[in-house]
Amino acid sequence: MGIPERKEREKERRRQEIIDAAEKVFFRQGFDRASMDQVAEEAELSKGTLYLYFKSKEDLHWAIAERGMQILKESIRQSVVGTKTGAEKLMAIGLCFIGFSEKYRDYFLSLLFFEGKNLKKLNLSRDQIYEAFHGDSPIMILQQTIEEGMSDGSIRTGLPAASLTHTLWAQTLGVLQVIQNKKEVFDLFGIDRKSLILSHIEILKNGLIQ
Amino acid sequence: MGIPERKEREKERRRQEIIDAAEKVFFRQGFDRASMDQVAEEAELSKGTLYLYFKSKEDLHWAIAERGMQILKESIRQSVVGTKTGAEKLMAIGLCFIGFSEKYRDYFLSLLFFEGKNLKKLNLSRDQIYEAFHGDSPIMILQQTIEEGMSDGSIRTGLPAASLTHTLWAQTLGVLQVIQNKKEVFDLFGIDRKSLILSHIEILKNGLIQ
DNA sequence: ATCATAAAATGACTGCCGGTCATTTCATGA
DNA sequence: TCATGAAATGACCGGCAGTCATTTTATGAT
Repeated sequence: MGIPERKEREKERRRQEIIDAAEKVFFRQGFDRASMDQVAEEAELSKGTLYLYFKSKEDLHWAIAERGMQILKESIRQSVVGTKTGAEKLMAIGLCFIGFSEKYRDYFLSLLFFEGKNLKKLNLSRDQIYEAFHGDSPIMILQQTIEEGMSDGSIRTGLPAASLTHTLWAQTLGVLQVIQNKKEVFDLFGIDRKSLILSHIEILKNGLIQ
Repeated sequence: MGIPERKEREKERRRQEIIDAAEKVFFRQGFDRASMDQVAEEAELSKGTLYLYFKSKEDLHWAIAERGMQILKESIRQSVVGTKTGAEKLMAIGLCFIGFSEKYRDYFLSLLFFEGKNLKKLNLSRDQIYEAFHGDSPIMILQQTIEEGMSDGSIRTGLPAASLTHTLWAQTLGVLQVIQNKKEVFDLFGIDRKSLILSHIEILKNGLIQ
């Protein structure tokens, strides 16, 4: 009885097609300017159909951000091969994250979008929250790395690993966010964006690593 | 001939009254949910009048954020009295900023709102950009402090003061943003929000200050 | 007082958009 | 060929940012 399975696959495929279309429209126009009618046209579906697969425009945007998360996670996984200490791993992850923000700028902006939203106002499903903050999410990989570094002595102890993890993540996100959003200011001030990243790394190095 | 002057004052007062009304509505409902009709009703004016004083809803929101900036600036100014070294000043400013984010939560959220927006898409006037990033803005006070600390030897040199300033600002903002937006996650993980700030300070201390 | 003029204020109106739902189309198995 | 439920449709709704022709008000001149 393969028909239910085929239906299931087709449903999932349609879902992905809608996300594909939404990506094109959202990435081209920005989330605010883009309309669901445009997404529907790009997907060659009626608007009503979109709402059979996603409960809101924001929910559809979240699906895009989840793709970004997947890419980031995979990149991080690959970035740590060949590193030895936790500190080395940490540096690799950081550089990987920075690279991601440049190479996959659009996905990164989607992540930033949700980072700037109050979680409570987002009313996500349990699954969605779990997916984003537990298990094998980038932030959890980071925490494991920090714990590893504390064990092998390459990372300063004395602070709870969990707190340190979220702080580190937040700091880095803050720097990357500013770089994305305030380009014009830096051009005006004659500040090289690379030097912001350099400063960031320098601060972390001497602050985190013994 | 005092009439033009009086008119000017009344115009400015009306402007402030509109901002007052907008604050009430925006702070109560959040910027997205609040409508210009509600602001008009709160101000006891017609909606059309609002648009004689502000060119868009966002522009009105910006005016609120500017009030926040003023408060922050004044707080910072007061926080550094009695400090000696640049490093001490820096710590005072940081704690002041954190205090501001708690005491004036609504204003702080307005600042965050614009921090999360792309500057290019904001089409602000030259005056508005100048006001926010030049002169005696918080960020410039920070930069002067860092330069002072580099001179008196209390802050590590080797990085351009301007880059360091913006990096520091961005990191701190990132941490405060996450604390505001992801409360539920931290409750879930059993992470105290204070400990994030502690981690942040600890990282900066050992990374910035000799 | 009266009137002309310009500034200030009004609110009905427009266009757009997220989201809904009664109706239609389609695939499947009997 | 037909009955059934799933999938898709698109006309429609309510709400909102922003506009503009019209009205109201303040002022200075006559």
